[in-house]
Amino acid sequence: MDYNFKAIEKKWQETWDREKTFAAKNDRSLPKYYALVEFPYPSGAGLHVGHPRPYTALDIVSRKKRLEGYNVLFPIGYDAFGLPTENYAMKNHIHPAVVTKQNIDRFRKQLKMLGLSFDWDREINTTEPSYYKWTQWIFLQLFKHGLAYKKEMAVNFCTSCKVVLANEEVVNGVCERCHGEVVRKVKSQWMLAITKYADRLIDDLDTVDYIERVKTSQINWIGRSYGAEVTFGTTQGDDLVVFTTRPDTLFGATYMVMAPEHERIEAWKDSIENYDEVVAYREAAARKSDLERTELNKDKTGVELKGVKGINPVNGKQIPIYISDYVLSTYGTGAIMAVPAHDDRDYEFAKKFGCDIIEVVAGGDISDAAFTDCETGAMTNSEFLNGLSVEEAKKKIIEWLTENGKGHQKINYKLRDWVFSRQRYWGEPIPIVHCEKCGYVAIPESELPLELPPLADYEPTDNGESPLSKLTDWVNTTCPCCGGPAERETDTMPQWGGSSWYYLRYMDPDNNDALASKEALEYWSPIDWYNGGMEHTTLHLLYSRFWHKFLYDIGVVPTNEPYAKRTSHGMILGEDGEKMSKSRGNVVNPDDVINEYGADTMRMYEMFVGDFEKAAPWSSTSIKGCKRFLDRSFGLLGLLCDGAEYSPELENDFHRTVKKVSGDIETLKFNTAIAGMMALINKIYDKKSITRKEMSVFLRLLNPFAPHITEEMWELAGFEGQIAHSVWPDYDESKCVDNVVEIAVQINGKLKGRITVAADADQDAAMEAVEADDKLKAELSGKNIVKTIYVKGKIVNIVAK
RNA sequence: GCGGGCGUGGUGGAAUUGGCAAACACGUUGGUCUUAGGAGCCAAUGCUUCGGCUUAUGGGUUCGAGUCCCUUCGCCCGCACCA
Repeated sequence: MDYNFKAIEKKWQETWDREKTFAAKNDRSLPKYYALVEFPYPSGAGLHVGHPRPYTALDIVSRKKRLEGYNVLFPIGYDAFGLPTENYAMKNHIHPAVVTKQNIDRFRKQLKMLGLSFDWDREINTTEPSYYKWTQWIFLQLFKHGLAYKKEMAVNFCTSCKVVLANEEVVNGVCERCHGEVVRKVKSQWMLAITKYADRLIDDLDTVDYIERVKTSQINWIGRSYGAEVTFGTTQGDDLVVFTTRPDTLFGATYMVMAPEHERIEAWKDSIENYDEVVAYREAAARKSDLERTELNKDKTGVELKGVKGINPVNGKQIPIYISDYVLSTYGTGAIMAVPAHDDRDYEFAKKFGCDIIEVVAGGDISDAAFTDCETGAMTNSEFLNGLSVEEAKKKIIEWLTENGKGHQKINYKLRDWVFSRQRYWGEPIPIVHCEKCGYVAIPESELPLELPPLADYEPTDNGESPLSKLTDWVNTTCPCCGGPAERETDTMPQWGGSSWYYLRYMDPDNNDALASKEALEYWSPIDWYNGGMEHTTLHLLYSRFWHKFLYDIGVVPTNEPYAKRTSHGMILGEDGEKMSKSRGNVVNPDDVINEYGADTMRMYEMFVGDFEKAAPWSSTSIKGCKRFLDRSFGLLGLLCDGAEYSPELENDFHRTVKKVSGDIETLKFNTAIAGMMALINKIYDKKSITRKEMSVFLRLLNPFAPHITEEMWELAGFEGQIAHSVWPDYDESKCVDNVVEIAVQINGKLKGRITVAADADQDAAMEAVEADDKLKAELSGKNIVKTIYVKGKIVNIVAK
């Protein structure tokens, strides 16, 4: 009988669907396990071979947990708002809602073909009004708590998508999505105050089990730095506050620099002798795109503000003030004190503009380069700080600044507040109206969801306004506060809105009175294992942690953190080792693979291809090895013989393999788990028979990886019920080790032979075995044994002269 | 520049965390069965002058190093004038 994967897979997929085999139970007395994968964006291209890798991995975890007796929630849904759908809809003159439905139908069909054990009753779609009602509700809570606010500011604007981007969406100065040019534009935008959570987003990482690289990326992205704000005087009589992480070098501050956009320049207008030059520089800086401004190794440019000087608070010295675009208006106070002797950028600028360079930390050679080391070196040229270490000097100068009202300790972050509005159609409408009298007013929660109105022409406008602004009937409304005339907000939310809380909705997807019931939230929280792409580390993952913490603060969710454990998978590359892309022509279509080899082989291969956390190239030949393994597995039916126990020859191998597969699944080592099963099946074929007990264990081990074939074989072998309802096999630790082992014998660190001894043999017994070996005896003859190292079950190393 | 990761056969990759390097697979070669083989089965497969030598490179620590420490070279990812 042949392994007819097509018939088998169809049969069991239909059975699972019909019987709702993998629906999470509502029985809250059972121990729960919540496994989560990032829900896909249902693009028009359909599923990619990259999708099944993380999905299969957590499917394996979920299936194993079910066999271990857990009530498992393993849900899926679609993150369907967003630009690609809208762009496709415009190009093909179909409404984005229609496109979304088509794409989701295709994705669902493809996902089901993979045999993933999702709970299909809990499927969600972020574009459904019943879903985005709660996205809007959360926004209103943020608004009511002062964490959503509207602000006129310079934002990143993609000239090609005609839309505002978050900092996280600008990569190397261009649009993350379309690689279009990004320019700065001053616009009034909705902002979310994620910076208020900066400390907690860093500190609470200690309470969760995330892989290290995720933690470090988030910490670096938030970019907390400790320093001081220092108040400089000016010859204008006003103050200019700067932020520095090196207040210890205050005596070495020989000039100051302000960002070109700094508003103080206006105030000093009449005193600046070269005002025209200053304005010209500022305008030139504003015209530069982000890409130009961040270009590598760029020459420092700048203009001195003639006629105005800064006054160093510590010694009263007057120092020049420059404007330069190497100082960012958005970080710190938008102005710095420059210490060229101890900062590379200031050094470069000072050399070019001929500023003074005063060494205040001894230990370097400042005629050659800035000395930036904080560990070694003692303070010099710094009056009361002289002789102190950098650390001590920081402490002392901050004390001095505080006592004299000239500054204080300060913590700064690279993280900015989250630009939350988009001028596009296909997103959640922001549920706010603007009233001349009352300002920005939340619409009543009873009016949620605020549905996206139908619109014939949803192309983005050239003036940067949302397409919704064209719907004057919709825009003009009454103020919920005073009843007077008011206008609706026409911007929509970014794609990151709906995905910032979707994992909560799975817990109770049909609830109409809350985003999920208290009971469901209590039972299922937190997510036990969340796997997703590294590319979301500083986007979705950070955003959703922020929303979750806010929901925790207002008493909606029961945990401070959403995800107890976070792992990340590597990409599947093309056969050429490059990222798969249409233009490279190296794309592998999962439908073709399933058609040729079946879903079980595809699943096995994607797990076997390499280290789960690393990128791995697709190989159209290697996959055959996995197909062969499943063919051989199916062939075991022909070797089946009676026997309710393990056969003596294979007993230890079975115990070891159960232990290995069980452990490897928990530690993401799916590739070695499969290697272990392959090694086991090779031994079974050597023996040419398999007992019923052995078959039952083998099938259950393989089931999470290859669910269809194992279900079919379970039935054909006549085991009771479905394998999906069986129990995970256990093992006996004492049977994982053989009684007799072969160990290596080294002489002076070099491998010289092997001996066979009892696993628990002591050193004397091992040496006896060495003596009994002719070859080893010859090696040792005439030599004096100086020392013997014996590690039980591993090695004997004899040091002999 | 800063941060993180990596470098093992012809290929993808293993190695109980300092204890027999190359598990498992792909590929290749030979054999077998076949009208046929892009199927199955069996065998071989790091290099070797058969003494040995091998984990990018050179050094170190150790009885013992792919694993730990330092040098050099190379690759990938993230951030990027954050004061």
